[in-house]
Amino acid sequence: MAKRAISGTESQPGQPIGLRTLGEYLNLSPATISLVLNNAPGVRSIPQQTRDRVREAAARFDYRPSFYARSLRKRQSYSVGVLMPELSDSYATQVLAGVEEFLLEEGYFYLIASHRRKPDLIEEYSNLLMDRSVEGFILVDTVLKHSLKLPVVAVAGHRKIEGVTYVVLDQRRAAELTLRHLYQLGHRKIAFMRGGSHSSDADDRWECLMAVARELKLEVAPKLTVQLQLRVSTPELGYGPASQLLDSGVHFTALVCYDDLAAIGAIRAFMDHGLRVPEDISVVGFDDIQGASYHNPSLTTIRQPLQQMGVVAARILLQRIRGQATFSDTVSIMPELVIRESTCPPSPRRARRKRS
Amino acid sequence: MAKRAISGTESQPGQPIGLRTLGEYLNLSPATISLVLNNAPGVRSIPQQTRDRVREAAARFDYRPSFYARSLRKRQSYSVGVLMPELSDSYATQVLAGVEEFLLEEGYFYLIASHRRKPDLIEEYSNLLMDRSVEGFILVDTVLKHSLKLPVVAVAGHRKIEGVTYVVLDQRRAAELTLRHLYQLGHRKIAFMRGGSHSSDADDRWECLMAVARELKLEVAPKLTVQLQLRVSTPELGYGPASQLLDSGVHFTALVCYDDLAAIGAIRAFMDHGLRVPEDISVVGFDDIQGASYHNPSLTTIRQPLQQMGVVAARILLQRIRGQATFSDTVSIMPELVIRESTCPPSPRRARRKRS
DNA sequence: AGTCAACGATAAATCGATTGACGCAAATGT
DNA sequence: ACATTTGCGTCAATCGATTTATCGTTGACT
Repeated sequence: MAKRAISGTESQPGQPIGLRTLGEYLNLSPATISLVLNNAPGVRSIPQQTRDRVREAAARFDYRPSFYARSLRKRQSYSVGVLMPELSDSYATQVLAGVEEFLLEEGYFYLIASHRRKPDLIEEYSNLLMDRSVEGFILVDTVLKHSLKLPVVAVAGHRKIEGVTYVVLDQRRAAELTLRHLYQLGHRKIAFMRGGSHSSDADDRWECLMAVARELKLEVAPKLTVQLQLRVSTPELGYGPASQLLDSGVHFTALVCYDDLAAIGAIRAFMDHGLRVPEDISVVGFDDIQGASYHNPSLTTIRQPLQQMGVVAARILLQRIRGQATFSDTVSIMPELVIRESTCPPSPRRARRKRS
Repeated sequence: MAKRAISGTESQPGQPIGLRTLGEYLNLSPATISLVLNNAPGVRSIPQQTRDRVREAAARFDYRPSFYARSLRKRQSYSVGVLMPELSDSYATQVLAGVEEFLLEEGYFYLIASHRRKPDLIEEYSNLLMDRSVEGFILVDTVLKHSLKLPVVAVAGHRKIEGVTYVVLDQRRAAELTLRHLYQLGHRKIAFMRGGSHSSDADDRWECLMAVARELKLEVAPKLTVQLQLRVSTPELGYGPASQLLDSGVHFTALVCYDDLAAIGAIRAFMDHGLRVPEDISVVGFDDIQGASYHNPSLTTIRQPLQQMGVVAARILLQRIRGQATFSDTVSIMPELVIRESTCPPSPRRARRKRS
């Protein structure tokens, strides 16, 4: 005859039920219930019948353990922090989609803070997140000033800080895909756009392009290389530099852009100068952002499997959190060449006009 | 003579310090320290000098309260849940940027789950988030099956569920801006694109357009209205419907699109059919997505102040969490007309060709 | 008869911070 | 000299789940 300890109604619609209340109802101690519901070692000594009773009651009363009580005791939060420059940056959100996919499967959540690339905000937010007991960090295109006391996995950031695992695109392979594509189309006079120094991939990508150019025996004219100056996230980024190339007066048939945004801006500049893309100038982007496929002309570009990179980053982070060894501090992801409308073989005739 | 209770070194680099340890060091009880650091009401009885000592020590040892212990005790998590369809949906992320801006200022964080519009995932994730003790929800373009036991603020969702506050765009005003703009340019034969039934704004927006059309005495030919069918987030969305309009053979000089994505697709369709935008057909979008300004031609569109809507949503949510009254269950936000290249006065000559 | 293991649990400490109810000493009042 | 107030803080319970050590019975075995 179990004495009914629950006050009144059967299934209270009101407050969430606790382990204690449940225990009183079942005439069992909270400990027992905890053991059963967690399938803890030690549950061995509890007969199947009791286990069933416990589970059934838990289900009936819709028992849900208090996340905070549990976290406090187990010293785990099942959360990770994510630092990214902008929430509306589609590069970052695609990575994030992968991160989320993996984390949710593993019972983890993530807290995001976007820092608009301000170092002091990065600092402040990483502290705030640590105060919230995140177990690790995922950085998306975010540069840290110093190492944190937690596992950190970075996607697209400088390779620098001790204790950070980097998930990066294989830039060497990307350069090969880009230049071989143009080379095979017949391009020999190729202009280049170099990323701004604030962008973390800029130098690496540049060096790889140069290395591959050398292998292909492509001449890289200094006048045909421009550097991005602006720190914006609009095609404006590429407009000026592309105009500058035109102004230099040196002939070229193709342009390798730092990214799709810059490519879109560059195409705009070419068109404004009366040139056609790809007939007069082929343009290759980088990233394969969402707009790339429906831009006019649609962009030939290097796709980063961003979502997959997010998954990989999250997987590695959890491995590190769980104390499993990480074999290297850098993981390379293979890029993919997406051929669309913005590239074609160079037209035979020499460009004449410099201005329309 | 304070007896040094801290084991050994001064400022341990290792484990985070707790209230107890700090108390032993200061020869004060944890209670006192808690009072001081929180500026709790009982702190009156503690002299300024002690307070200073406490604060100084807390700073020196970099004391950081355990978030979980505190949350457990205070039954507050300082977190809200955010449900959205896709992380890479730029509409949602712009709203989110506003949400973040406001929440961080108030010391709150948010947990995101994206549900890809699957009702069972919405259900599952809202439970997961409640298990994590979020204090309320922000829904972005997310339709709930039933009400939750927590405060909920929705941005762009059906107006339906009891206890949910809705932050919505003033569709009536949007319709006026759209049609008056076209009307003033001289358009009289206007085609319309109606949103799919899965999109929450579709019906409302449609009715407002029709109402305003009536007021302006614009005729809306049934053959000049098409319905979106696809459930995709690419311009593909608008390509088919736009082609369908062309196929109908009925002449029109302007198209009001359901959103920018559809507008981009429609423009593509028109161009593929040999028509020029805006010379042959003016196109108006909706949303002012990032791509709208650098599309070619750039889009005339209705801008939703998304970030501001996020801020408003977050503000209202916190008000409700704090038990302050909400005066109405719907808050309207004013849209803005952004005039760019995709609209111009209709050309005087009649369109001839139906195909190129 | 005595020892041991198996069984079926439970008690109590613990994770850290918070908070309402007290406690003790010195100073002041009468 | 005794009572009361003021100043300064502390005690101990609490939030809810987890986990280690332990306990009383039975029955089996030697």
